[in-house]
Amino acid sequence: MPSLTARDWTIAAALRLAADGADHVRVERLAQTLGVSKGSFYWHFADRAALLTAVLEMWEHEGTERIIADVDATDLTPEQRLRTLVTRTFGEPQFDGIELGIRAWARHDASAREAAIRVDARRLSYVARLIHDAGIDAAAAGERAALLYRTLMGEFVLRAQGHEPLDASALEAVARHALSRPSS
Amino acid sequence: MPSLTARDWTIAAALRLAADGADHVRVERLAQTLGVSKGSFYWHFADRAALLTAVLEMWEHEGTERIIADVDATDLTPEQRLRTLVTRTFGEPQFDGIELGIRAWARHDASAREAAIRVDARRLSYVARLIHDAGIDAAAAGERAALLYRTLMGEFVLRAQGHEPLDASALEAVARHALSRPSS
DNA sequence: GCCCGACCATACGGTGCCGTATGGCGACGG
DNA sequence: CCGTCGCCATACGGCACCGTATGGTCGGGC
Repeated sequence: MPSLTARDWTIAAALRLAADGADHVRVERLAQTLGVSKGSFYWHFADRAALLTAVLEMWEHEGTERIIADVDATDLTPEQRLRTLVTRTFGEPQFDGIELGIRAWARHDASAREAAIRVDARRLSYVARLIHDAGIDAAAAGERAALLYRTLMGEFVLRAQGHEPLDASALEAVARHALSRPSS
Repeated sequence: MPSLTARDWTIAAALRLAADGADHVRVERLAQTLGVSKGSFYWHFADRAALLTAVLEMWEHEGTERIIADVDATDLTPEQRLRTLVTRTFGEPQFDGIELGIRAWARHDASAREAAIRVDARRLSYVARLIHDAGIDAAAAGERAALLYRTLMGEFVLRAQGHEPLDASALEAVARHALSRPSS
């Protein structure tokens, strides 16, 4: 029976947040699912807020950077990188829950909101840069990135509701539109 | 001092749901903001679940149908109707909260999820029909509607987080893409 | 063999909320 | 003038959770 670490608690809390929202992350219930008592929790964390802060930091520092690093590590063209990014982000439904949970939480928590805004800025600037590197001027690239990112967020929302994921044809349309030259 | 009605309670609950989520819709707090006591609430409603059900029904039967009826009442072309719909739905930030609150709630409540799915189907089929009436074949119209709707949902998410709304240029791009002929 | 510190169990007080029980009170028909 | 009915206040029991206080266990250094 190995001892629990703060990270174990953080992961369990993140799963709970992803499934039911931040309000449903309860110390006593987590302890129950982890097979220990509250005494364990309050040894690893000062209070419940510290746990949620740890979840927030884990989310902010992993995931996004992982995917960006993966895509950057390849030697693809900007166009191919964007397509890889689209298929990966739209295609991995494992992150829907945590994204939506954090954003719902961010609506009435300042620190969560600030973290979400930082993450959004990081992702948006990365995508805009990919599009710009593919030959689109900066203003149009920013607009395309904004629309693409909103479509991704909407896909998260609908998929979490039980809708079918967007199919390959739709993803191709998304990528093509992001990379097309301004038409007006 | 006029007496409260069940609708007064429902509206107050909807505002609270829009601001902080379904979990934060509490009987005693609503009573406090309405200036009455719990006794009033339990005269109008059987319990807290009945109040949330009333909020759900209000959301499902108003709003969506209002906007559709408004757009249908005009004698515009399908293209113009779609543009009107886009500017109205993207341009009225008053509905962000209730949409996101219900969808967050729907993640762990079956009745909310079912209502959201019904609303989504209604909206998606309406938009797809508009696009189809504008001369796009049915398959492409369905795909465009799905993408447009996801973009709207993403806009709700980001706007609720404090991002700037999409500007007129971006909305024009959204509408133009929804109405453009398939390019492949 | 002891001791100390990491890790956890148990027990407790306090709080915010739900739902119920019961009583008050004003309007209004008879 | 009186009953009744719509609308609400007050008071209570119960639950789920938070955070704390305190004690227990177990392995590793000396």
